[in-house]
Amino acid sequence: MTSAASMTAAKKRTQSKEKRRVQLIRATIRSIAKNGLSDTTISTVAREAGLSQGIINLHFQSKDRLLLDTLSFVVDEYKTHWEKALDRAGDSSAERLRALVEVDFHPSLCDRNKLAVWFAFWSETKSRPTYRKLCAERDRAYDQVIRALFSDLKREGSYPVDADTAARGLTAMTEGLWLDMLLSPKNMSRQQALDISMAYLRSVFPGHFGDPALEELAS
Amino acid sequence: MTSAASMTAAKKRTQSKEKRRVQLIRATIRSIAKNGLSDTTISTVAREAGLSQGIINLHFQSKDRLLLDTLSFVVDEYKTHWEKALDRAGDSSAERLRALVEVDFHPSLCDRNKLAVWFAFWSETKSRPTYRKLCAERDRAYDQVIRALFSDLKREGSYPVDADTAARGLTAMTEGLWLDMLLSPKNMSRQQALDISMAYLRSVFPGHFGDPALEELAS
DNA sequence: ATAGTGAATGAATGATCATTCATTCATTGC
DNA sequence: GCAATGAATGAATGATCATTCATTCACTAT
Repeated sequence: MTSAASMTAAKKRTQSKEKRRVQLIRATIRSIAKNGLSDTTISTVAREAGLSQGIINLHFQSKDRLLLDTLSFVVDEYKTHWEKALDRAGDSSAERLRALVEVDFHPSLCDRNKLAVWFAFWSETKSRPTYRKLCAERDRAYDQVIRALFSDLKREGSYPVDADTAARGLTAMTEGLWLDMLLSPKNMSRQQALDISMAYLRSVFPGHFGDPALEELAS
Repeated sequence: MTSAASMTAAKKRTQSKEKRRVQLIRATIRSIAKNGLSDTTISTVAREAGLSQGIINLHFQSKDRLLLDTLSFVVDEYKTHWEKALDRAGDSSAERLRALVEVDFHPSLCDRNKLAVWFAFWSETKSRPTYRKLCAERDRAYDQVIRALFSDLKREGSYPVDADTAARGLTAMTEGLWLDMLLSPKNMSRQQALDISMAYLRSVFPGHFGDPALEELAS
């Protein structure tokens, strides 16, 4: 049986270029999580993917590009998720902010392997400007949205806080919670991280994230 | 070998040995910041120190041990600083908490090279249990102190927050601010980071970190 | 001065790595 | 079926790395 219809993608030895690329990128993510960026080699990635060494330089021109494309993959995935979350969210600023926080701790983004990748690349941004560029893109758009929401909420509730300061506090806290989940997942679950973040929003905007009675007053 | 004179000589030599070790550790910190952990080699460290390659294995038995001792150095330094800060601080919980936050953003702890080292090792804790062990020590003692202070403040001011949740929020925010300072020092200065942290404490404990009138009520 | 001692060197060694490429193998078009 | 295409392999290559050690150097005691 050699007809295309009879074959499932999984059993094909040769894959479409794009699928192979994604497969290899996922293998890279696992290798970075398992071995660290320092000990991630062409060999460990190929082994993780169940393929030969040569395949890396066939689909990516170099190890360097594999790593860059892996970072891009994670960055794009993150961006896609929170943009979709914003689309799904309601109109109120409080709902939108809550949606963003929830997506930060969503299992598909916030699993331990990907956290390891984020921090692996972040830790080398100082020495690798290319990494920094890719990461900066992530932050710029996201921060703008968060700040706008904080600014809206401050106006709505006449809170005596500096919106930008509080907004930067939230993004910092999120990053720190990610770190805690990476370092000791037993002491910091996604749910706990979410609770801590929401408690922060409650303390900054009690009228919006506090008890229902107060929220009605603010809306 | 046992005379007083040769003991003095021996002491001097040991001192010089210790100084070499510290010199090499500092060179390692610079190399990790400049080249990243992946590209930090015996050669880059020796060059950074202005010495020969062989000196690393003379004073440390292996590259691995050099890295471990470098992490230990940074961990110990951090611990020493905040313990001293606590000693110098006043008796009130608010003062003590402020002292801890200030030391987190003190120039000597919070310079960019050391931040690069922290995140370099943190990013590999998943694959290297030894790193994790060293880092965990740092967190355990520190978190306990922070939690106790949050618990005290909650009681003093009868705040409607969960002390542990708020405390973990602060440590997470601190770590996130460190990351922001590493990634884009132009967008996050030590002073800004400190301001953001204090704004957080103000929103959680307005009676203790807010305007003077409220603070008097709480004390 | 000089012998003795340990620190420091850097060339040599073997291990590991990224990359290449001739070959094998699977799939498609005819 | 069969030739053509290109995906996949893995041994070979050269570069880089950690580690070793015979040698040199600096210093101290006598």
